[in-house]
Amino acid sequence: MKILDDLNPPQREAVEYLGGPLLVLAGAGSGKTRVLTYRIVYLISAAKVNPWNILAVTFTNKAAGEMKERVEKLMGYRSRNMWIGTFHSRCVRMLRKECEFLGYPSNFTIYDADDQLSLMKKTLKQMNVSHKQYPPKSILEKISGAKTILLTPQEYASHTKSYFEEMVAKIYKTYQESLKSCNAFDFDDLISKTVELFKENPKILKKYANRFKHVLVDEYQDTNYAQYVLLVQLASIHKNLCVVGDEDQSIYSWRGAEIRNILEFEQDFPDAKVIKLEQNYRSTKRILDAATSVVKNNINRKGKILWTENKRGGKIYLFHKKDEREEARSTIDLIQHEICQTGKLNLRDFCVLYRTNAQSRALEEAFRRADIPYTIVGGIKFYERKEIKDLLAYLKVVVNPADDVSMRRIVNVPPRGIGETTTKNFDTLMEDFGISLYEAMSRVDETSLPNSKKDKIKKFIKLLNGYRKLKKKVDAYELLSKIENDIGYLNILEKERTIEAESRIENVRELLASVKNFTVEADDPSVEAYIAEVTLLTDIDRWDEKKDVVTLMTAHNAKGLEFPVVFITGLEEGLFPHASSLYPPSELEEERRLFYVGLTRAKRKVYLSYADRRSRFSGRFQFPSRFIMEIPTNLLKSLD
DNA sequence: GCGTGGAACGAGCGT
DNA sequence: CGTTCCACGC
Repeated sequence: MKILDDLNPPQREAVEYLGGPLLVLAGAGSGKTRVLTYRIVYLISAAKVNPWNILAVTFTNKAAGEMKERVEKLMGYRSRNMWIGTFHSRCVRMLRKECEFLGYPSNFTIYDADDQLSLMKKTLKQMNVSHKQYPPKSILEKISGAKTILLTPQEYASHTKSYFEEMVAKIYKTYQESLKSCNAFDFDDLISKTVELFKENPKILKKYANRFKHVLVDEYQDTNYAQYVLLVQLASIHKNLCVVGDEDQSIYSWRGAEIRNILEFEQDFPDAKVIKLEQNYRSTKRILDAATSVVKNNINRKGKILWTENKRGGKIYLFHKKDEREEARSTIDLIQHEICQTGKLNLRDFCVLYRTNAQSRALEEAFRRADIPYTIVGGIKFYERKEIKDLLAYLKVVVNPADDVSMRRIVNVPPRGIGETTTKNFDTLMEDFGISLYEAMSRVDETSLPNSKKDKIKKFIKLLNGYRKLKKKVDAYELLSKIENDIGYLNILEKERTIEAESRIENVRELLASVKNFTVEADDPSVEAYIAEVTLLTDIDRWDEKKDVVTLMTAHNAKGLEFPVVFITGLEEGLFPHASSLYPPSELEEERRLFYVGLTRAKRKVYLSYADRRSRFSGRFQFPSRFIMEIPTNLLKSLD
């Protein structure tokens, strides 16, 4: 095969290996995406594996889309039927098809963090639990942790170690019942319920495990226990599990990722083959040396020796300023200077990284003042914005009338005289008959509300019923634009005439444009398909690297990306490494890996910066990050 | 039912 | 320092 000539010996071995479980330890910039893509191409064209029998799991939808594109470019339509996606999106697909075995109808809704919070607050109220004593967020964190290690409410209840946890166990049970009655899954359920489905229905598992002759996993170091079990299940028949990862880039332990999955792959799969990819094709020698020196300080790692044939490159620049505003200004000055000096670089070649989203504020202001186009990935995410959630909630209710969380959201948006007091009138009806708010409101005549209120509710229900009928005839775009038009969402915003409303209008327009785009491009343009996809989209998935703007994002979001020039800002003790991760050592090591991820995003140049004072610390003086000292001084050049 | 202002609280990374 | 929540007044 000709494409194999593009690969170095270990890459080639990873592509061609067909002897069962395979662990590819792929250092930063060592061409792991290339290996995964070529392996898929190799499986299909040389090993004659039907694309239908291949499952590839990536970390983001964006990575999945890119991989699909690259495979298609290399071999055209023959790759059409393979399965590429994130854990969550593949699980949704399987759940849609099989959820009757879990007692769920297939029009279920997926609740994001915001929806979960609403449901949890409602659940606590229902249980008469004080949300002061049991903060909804911490409860949800505990529940998420339980789901990540596959503990059911019953199992969790038998593991409790404190009175607080006993309460959590009770809330967990009720919360699951609430989800069920809304016909909804939360993010963690998507994985854990799929595992449960397979555990309880061996026949269904057999169907999928038989189908997936080859399972490929990207970013294996960031999988959690539930995902690990899922992989074991899916690969249980053919045992062709190929995982690619880098323990030095494991940065998600705080949400349940287990570095052990990669460190102990060989124990889990005793006949596993291990291949190391150690040649870096991305960065200059100096950047690579700096990154290596930093990560060497970690004890808990397998250890790879990354090397590169790339040129030596310039030194790593370091500067410090008196506060975050001057840091931001200098960052911009340096970007402008780089562009003028080289004459070859564009805005899109620059990326500014930081540890916390809050840091984007000072940068954003400075970029706006300097009139330099930029984009922020993350922070208040697009699909979490009120105006977006409001409109999508209409679609969700139309698809799944049992979705009380979305129903409550839209019931008085825009204001139609159905406030909280009116909605409360349906509580008994809902409880007595075990029905949803939608259904209760359809039976408004059974309440003692005044006729004026009854009419308002009847009108609203009639509107929704109309959409449910219409849904069968039109695509997602037609339905959403009709809804927007009917409720006059944009009109109302336009009347506000504020800067804030202006940006909301822009967001709504972008939403409508993206739905339009979806209906044109997707195989299935239905409302159901759209809602399922959109709930799992993240900010990084929407990020367009071709747009000529500077990218601002957290170091976490930068994983898997690369830029010619990278700025890592806010390198202060307590910020990066973050104050809450200074202890235990395992957490500090994760901070160090995060810094390592940041450094290794850069192809040509790295700028590091810190501020003496930052308003976040109420203006207290901060020491420079220890990570700066871990870079050998001969690789650093101070700009101060 | 809805909007406004002041108090209280919290300040990490995100599928 | 900035956001969220709640009480109060319209």
